[in-house]
Amino acid sequence: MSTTDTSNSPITNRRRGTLQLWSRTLIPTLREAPAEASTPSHRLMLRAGCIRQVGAGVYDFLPLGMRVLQKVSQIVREEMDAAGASEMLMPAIVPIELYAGTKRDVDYGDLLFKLTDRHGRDAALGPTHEETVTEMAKGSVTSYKQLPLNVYQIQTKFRDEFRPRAGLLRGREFLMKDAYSFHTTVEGDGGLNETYDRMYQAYVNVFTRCGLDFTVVEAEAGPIGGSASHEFMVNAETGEDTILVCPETGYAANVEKCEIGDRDWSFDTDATTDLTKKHTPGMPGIDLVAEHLGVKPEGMLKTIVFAKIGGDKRKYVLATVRGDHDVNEGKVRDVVGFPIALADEKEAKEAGFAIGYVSPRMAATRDDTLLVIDPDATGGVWATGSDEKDHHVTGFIWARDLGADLPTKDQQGGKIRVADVRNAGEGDPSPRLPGAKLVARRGIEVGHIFKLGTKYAQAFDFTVLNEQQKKTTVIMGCYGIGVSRTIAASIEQRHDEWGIIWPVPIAPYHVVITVMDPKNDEQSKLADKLATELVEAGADVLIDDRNERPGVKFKDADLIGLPVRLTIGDKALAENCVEFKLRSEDGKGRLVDIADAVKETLSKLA
RNA sequence: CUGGGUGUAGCUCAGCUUGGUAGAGUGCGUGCCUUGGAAGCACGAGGCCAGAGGUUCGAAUCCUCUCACCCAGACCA
Repeated sequence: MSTTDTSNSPITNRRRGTLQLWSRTLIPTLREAPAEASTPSHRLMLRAGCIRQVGAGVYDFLPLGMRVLQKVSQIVREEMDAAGASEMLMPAIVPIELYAGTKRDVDYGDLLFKLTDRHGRDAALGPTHEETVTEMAKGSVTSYKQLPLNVYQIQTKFRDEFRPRAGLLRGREFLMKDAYSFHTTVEGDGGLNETYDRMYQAYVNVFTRCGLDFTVVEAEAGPIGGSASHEFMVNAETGEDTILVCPETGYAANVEKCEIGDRDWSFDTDATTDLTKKHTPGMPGIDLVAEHLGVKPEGMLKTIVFAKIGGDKRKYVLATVRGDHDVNEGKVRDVVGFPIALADEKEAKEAGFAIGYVSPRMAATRDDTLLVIDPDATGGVWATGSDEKDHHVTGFIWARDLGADLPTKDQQGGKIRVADVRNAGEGDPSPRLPGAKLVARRGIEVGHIFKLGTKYAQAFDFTVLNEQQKKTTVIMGCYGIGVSRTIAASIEQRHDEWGIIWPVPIAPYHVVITVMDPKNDEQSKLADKLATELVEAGADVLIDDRNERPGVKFKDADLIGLPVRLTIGDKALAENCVEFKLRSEDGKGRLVDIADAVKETLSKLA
């Protein structure tokens, strides 16, 4: 027991740990995982009794899982507060009109959980709260003097996912921290950039404190331009996102965003093969066609038809990449300089494009069509579409078949251009250092920060008077962390065949004291004594007091993955010792003198 | 939404082809025996066989429809 009164002081920094008896809480471990779980984190969280599935993408958080949720939330809270943000709470139920204001009720589409109340009013369960927070701020912020402002909440979010999967990694209901900042300027004191940078650092702090190995990547740029968006990716082979990093310079980006370094290109070739039409019926996909033609996918050209969005006259953009590459819509858009979307198949066919069999030659014969060619799709001889249903051609040669319309390196900007318009991949040249190559890795997105600009403020006509007495539209940033997903990501990253291996900062308890024989007075008294001392020092302790066989207790301890296990049994007691084992280490542990057990434990938790 | 798969005990699954008393392992309860990596013996509780309709004397089993869940695909914290 503490001799001073500080533990009861409301302003003390000292944190008293939690003590729980296994027999008095609910940790329903499973020997076998329910059949529906295949992802490691999903299986292990179910088996360890952290969560339980209620419906598709919907879970109970049982006591153990709840404690992890709380730990991560608390770290997030501390770092947000330290970064100058203020916690608040918005409703989960949001009137649909709010989303209609930014047309996101349409943009989100079926992803939005909608409900109707007894009066017939439509509402949505909030998937995120840009609209709500903007409306809130508009009503309460009236002067530039109140800015900058940064508010956040930690709240359950709802998204009616097409396909919920992998347990907590993609649920329909999940815990998220979302923050929103408001500014009158982008640059300078109190500007968006300043807050963005602080949030960036806060995110680095959060994920570092959570004990995660992560990579920050550049993501799709926002309306303001520059590196206006970053994603925080937990490195894990099982991740569903691909990221690319340049090991030499530290550059990292997601597939959508990743630039590719300079690639040489030319339309010159000595080849003189004839253009030959081949019948290729009923073969969806490049691979099948390539096989039929006896060429490799990388010997083919793939041409995708995009249509300009807006404008009175229909305008088309063809993007040609090598058959084994993927067209990057954002890059195409940036090259042509106007918004585009994948052309509607029916409409494009009516306009004369043989979808599935389109060749770059279409651009030469049409005034309303631009062509953008990826550097890797220039050069020699190709197989490609024939602009006629069920037919492809071999022996396609740019210089001969498109001739004079082709650009040269000195003369770009016409209706046919050469530019990087494909997704980056492993081995591509780094955009930051000549000679360096990009490496592909897998990751799980747990955080995303974004410079929103004025999109929402404009939609809600949220303006303030600035120092010069001029009305200015408020500039916003938004910043999200998937709290429940972070937990799953941690497990994806750290587990073994026996169970979870929690990092100390987010472990539900720090220590499990395994009492070999709970009916033995000496053993249980010692467990209580050690636990009390540990709790006094701020550790969270779980005493396994169940009347189970040792094997069961050891297996369960490994499964739930607490960082330290202290085992109290006759063998060690005979030598005045307890057994000390870290979950992260193999083996059976080592004997530690009873008198040193607490100190030894605390030193490993620091 | 599209394609594939699965619904039988808390969990993992058999039984279905060829209709006829509902099965195993594990878990759970009680007792004994045990006590260092899910041990052993005995007894016991536990199922509207996803739901509805149909065929049949009779359906977990055959037919039809519905629902739920999982896996793979254009997205995202």
